[in-house]
Amino acid sequence: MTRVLVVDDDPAIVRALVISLRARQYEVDSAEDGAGALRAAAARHPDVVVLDLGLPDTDGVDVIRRLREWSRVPILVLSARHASGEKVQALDAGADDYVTKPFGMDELLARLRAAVRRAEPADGGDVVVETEAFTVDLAAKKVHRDGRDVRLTPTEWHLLEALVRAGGRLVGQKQLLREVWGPSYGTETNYLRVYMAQLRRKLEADPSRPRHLITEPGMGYRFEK
Amino acid sequence: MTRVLVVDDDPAIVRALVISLRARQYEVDSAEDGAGALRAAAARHPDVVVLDLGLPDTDGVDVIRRLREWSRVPILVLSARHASGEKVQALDAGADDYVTKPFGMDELLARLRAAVRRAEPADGGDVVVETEAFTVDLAAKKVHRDGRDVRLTPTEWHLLEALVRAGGRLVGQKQLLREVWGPSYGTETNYLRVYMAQLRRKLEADPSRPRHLITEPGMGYRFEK
DNA sequence: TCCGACCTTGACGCAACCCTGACGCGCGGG
DNA sequence: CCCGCGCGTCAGGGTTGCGTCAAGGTCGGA
Repeated sequence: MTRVLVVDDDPAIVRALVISLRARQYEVDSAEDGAGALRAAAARHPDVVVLDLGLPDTDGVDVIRRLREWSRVPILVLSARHASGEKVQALDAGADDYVTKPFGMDELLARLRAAVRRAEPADGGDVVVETEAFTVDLAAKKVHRDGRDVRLTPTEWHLLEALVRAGGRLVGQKQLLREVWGPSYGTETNYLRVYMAQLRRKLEADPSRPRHLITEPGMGYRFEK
Repeated sequence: MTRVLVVDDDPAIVRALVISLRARQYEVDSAEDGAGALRAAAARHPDVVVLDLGLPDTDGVDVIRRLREWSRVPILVLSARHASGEKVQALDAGADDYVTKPFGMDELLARLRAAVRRAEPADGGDVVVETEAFTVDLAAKKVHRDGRDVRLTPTEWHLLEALVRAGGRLVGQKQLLREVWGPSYGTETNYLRVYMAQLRRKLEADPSRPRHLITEPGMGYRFEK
């Protein structure tokens, strides 16, 4: 199910959006200021964010920038300002779309579908990645090994997904931690050690000699076919 | 360079767009009807398409569908219709964004940047530098030699990266030290000697006769292809 | 209420890495 | 001829980072 985060300080708008979205089988969280938005994004990992620019505590563009430091989630901006300067700022900060109030609900939903659709097969490439030892299906969120499904916990899956999506590139530990646990966990490197060990135990033929989930000491981790 | 395909039957709009885009270093093709658009898209493989919905020969939404049969190129729709039904149709057919005429050029360019940015692979293109002896992939943080990966320690990598990024130019020792070890290490030149030796041992065919990691006595070091 | 799955946290041993000092060599100048 | 300087080489020791294990805590479902 697609998870949406709605951020707006006007309760009426939040309510309207929440109702419309839930009716269409979206899972919806909401926040009413910038701090809450960042917290919710980190905790819930939404598939798309609908963000009002006029928040009480933070400049909306700042929220976009902070989000973009660790996440590529699509951001759909909602704003009362029609001025093109505002739009340009928001889009260049990392927003994906910009809708001015008052907006038609039909149009908003269509733009939301477009944003989600784009993001799904995230790398324009394979949704299924195979190694000699196991197979990862990013779309179905499944891992196969020796013809059977491997059960992964949510955290294990997030970690594996972040590594596989990087496509062989090295991923720094700080970046991994932020992607999986959220922006405030940039230093808890022992989480990584524990969960990498777990993944290797479940996926590698010889967990003590990993061939696909590689450690680069002092730098980060890498997924290798 | 980013390639844009502009599709509109109004020559004035095409001209205005082409001029604005060329001035910003985009490579621009254009078409004036649906058939031409599909032909141009197939022949030139643009990175983004700007598509007017009101074409003489085809329904614009149909063009979107036909394009989507084989391409995931971002499509930015331009239209005089404000009706939300039109927008929904176009977006659901596979368009990425919808701008109504008259539009501000600033805004259009910002939306175009957003569309292109999204389509880029996760971490910017791989920057690979090759020599006869070894290969450095700056994005993946990987070094290849004789068909195998070379393991570098974090300090070794930083040093190599600083040299390679300089692109053949000489890098002073003080600058190198500051880049790799931090601003307060401007004088510990023996670090450089030790780690340069390590790098040469791992990368050069004949470490005592370096051909790519060159010392310029009294001045600094240089990376040479 | 109890149970199980999952996440967090701390401790420990080991390997690898970074720093450091010492030495040798070639070169140019005193 | 000797000396000083800059660079390359080597080896040892302190420190860091990683893998591993196990125990406590939280949450949801039976």
